[in-house]
Amino acid sequence: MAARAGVSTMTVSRALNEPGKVSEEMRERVLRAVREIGYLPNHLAGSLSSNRSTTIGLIVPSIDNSIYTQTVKGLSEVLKSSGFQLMIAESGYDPNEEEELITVFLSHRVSGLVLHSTEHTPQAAEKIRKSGIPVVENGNIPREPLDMVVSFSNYDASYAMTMHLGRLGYRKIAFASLYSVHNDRSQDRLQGYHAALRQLGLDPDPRIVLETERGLAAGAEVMARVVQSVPEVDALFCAGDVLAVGALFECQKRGWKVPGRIALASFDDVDLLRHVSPSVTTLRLPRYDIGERTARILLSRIMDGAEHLRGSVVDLKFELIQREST
Amino acid sequence: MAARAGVSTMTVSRALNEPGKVSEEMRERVLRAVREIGYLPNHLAGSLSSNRSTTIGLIVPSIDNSIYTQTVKGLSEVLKSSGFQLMIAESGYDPNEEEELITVFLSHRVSGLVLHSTEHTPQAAEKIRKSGIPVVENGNIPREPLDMVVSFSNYDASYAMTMHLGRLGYRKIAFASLYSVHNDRSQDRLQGYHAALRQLGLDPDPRIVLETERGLAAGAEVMARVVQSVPEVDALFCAGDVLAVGALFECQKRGWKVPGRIALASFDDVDLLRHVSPSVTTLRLPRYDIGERTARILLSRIMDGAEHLRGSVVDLKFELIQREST
DNA sequence: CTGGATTTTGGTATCGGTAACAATACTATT
DNA sequence: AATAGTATTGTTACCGATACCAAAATCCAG
Repeated sequence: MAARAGVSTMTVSRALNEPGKVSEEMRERVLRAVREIGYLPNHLAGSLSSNRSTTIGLIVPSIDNSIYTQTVKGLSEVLKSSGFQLMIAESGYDPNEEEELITVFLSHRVSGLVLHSTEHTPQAAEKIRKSGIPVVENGNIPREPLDMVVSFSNYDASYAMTMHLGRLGYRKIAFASLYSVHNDRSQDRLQGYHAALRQLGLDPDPRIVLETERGLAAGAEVMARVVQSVPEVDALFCAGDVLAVGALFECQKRGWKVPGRIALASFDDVDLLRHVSPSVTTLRLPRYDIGERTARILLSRIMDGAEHLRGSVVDLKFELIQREST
Repeated sequence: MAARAGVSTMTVSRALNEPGKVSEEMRERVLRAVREIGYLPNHLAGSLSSNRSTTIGLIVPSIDNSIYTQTVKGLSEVLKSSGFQLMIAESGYDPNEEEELITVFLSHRVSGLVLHSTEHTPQAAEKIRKSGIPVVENGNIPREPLDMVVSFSNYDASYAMTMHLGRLGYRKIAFASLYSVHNDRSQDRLQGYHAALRQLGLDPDPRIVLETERGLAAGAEVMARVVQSVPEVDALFCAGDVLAVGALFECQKRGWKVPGRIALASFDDVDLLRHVSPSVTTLRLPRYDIGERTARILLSRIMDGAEHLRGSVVDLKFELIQREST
């Protein structure tokens, strides 16, 4: 390539990456040669040599979860505009798997990491610390962040919704969440719920606090179980994406009025919740913003070396949307 | 690192990558040293040197589309088990953007590409050809594949559903799809629909053939528009993910019996369609399988050099699921 | 017009591995 | 025991870029 333009490789490199440092004439000569032979710089070589890479590693618990896609989009759009690339992998909610993936990403020399989970093996934390690259956790606000955090607080959100139900006068509030093993988001939601119950002066009742899997069917099943086993229940707070929709369908099927027989609240603002009838009260979480902010803060660290951002925690606001179901 | 174990770098490389070619003792010595100093091989250097990489580039039109997530999951799971990494980017349905991304991926020296779109700029096609890496297109079955294809046929699927409606006795079948500019999936669906109409001996009516955007609201709007502007319509085929759900909600809101007043069919087997009432007739598309097969066929080409697979087209079957709505 | 400052270009070492071949150690065979 | 053959380890030359510093070209002031 350098030969084709009749210049040194160094000049080619500069013409392509620091056009300002090269004369008009050289720049044109190089660019013409680039077009003629269809030259494609080898990014691997560049990264190796400069010890800088333009890839960011992202680890989500499960790719086929619509919850994350908004965040990924936010990430992706910002990163793209800075010429960064996204490597994605899924950990399957398993910290060991996550550690393994972190290792792989580090050996690919990603220049930043985004982790949805906030539960990690000690070895994973150690590897990250040792690598020195910036990391953002963004599924929750952990007690002991690895580095930076961009998220909303699952605890606060769950607390807020439970308080909302309490203030509306519901006294027997059931709670359904996703399995909480290796899922601190679920754990925090549960704690937020309990904290709100205390605040409201309501007694917790283990019979109406359930954990289940994802999906409409699971939501439906939870609704049926709760109402039948504890008839005096007057509200159900589904703290896991599509559970509420399943629960609502179950009510429609059984002829239970919502909110007449039982009120229903959800945790994430899926488009659907606004369109069903009754529309469902829920929390609007800043999924896209999380991705966007995560990308920005990472890029600041990587490109501008903004060390003052190290360890910063961005608690993005959520919003409670009151609708017909409560 | 090599020094730490007191061996040559070559032996380290072998101990880690071809353990069989190294003596028991050396392997242990190296592995111990690796653990002691927490050595992480530099994958960039390895790829550069060996001229092989373990990354696959994936370009989807839009990341926040639940349709793709299943495919991504299939891809991801197979690739992971072979130690390959996935780089994801979104083209925003724009071929020029896609070309740009292809260029970036090629300069990252991905060892394979997966493209959801089947419409590309000539330059993109040329770059890919020149690079010599295997490519799989998987959003549709194109007339002129770049290389390999793993997909179902949008034409066939649309044809099948329309024929199904016709056989059930519906005579005035409306059709809604996503905007077809730069979207050959939409174009093919439309053609399949028209082909079926001809086969059924029905006259096409431009008033009931619509294009719209994604989303529940769009589906609702289409339903309202079709029924009001052409009252004699007796079926609506929504050939775009969630449109049908929006359409159904609109019917429920207006009190139009489904399928009494109008029958409703959808195009993708979203979980939701089975749980709403009436449940919605739809096509079950092999989204996950597409990802899985795509990964397998790519890996065969990359790792086993299976040149006989070049240009192969895998037409995965879809399934028509008759439910209450038709 | 000349010397020094500045800009532009090039030479060389290096990033951290692997390929290819050479050298050495070990096994088996006659 | 000698020799051929195989298994193991090492040497050297890259892979394709960038960093760093030196050299050449250009500019400007006195």
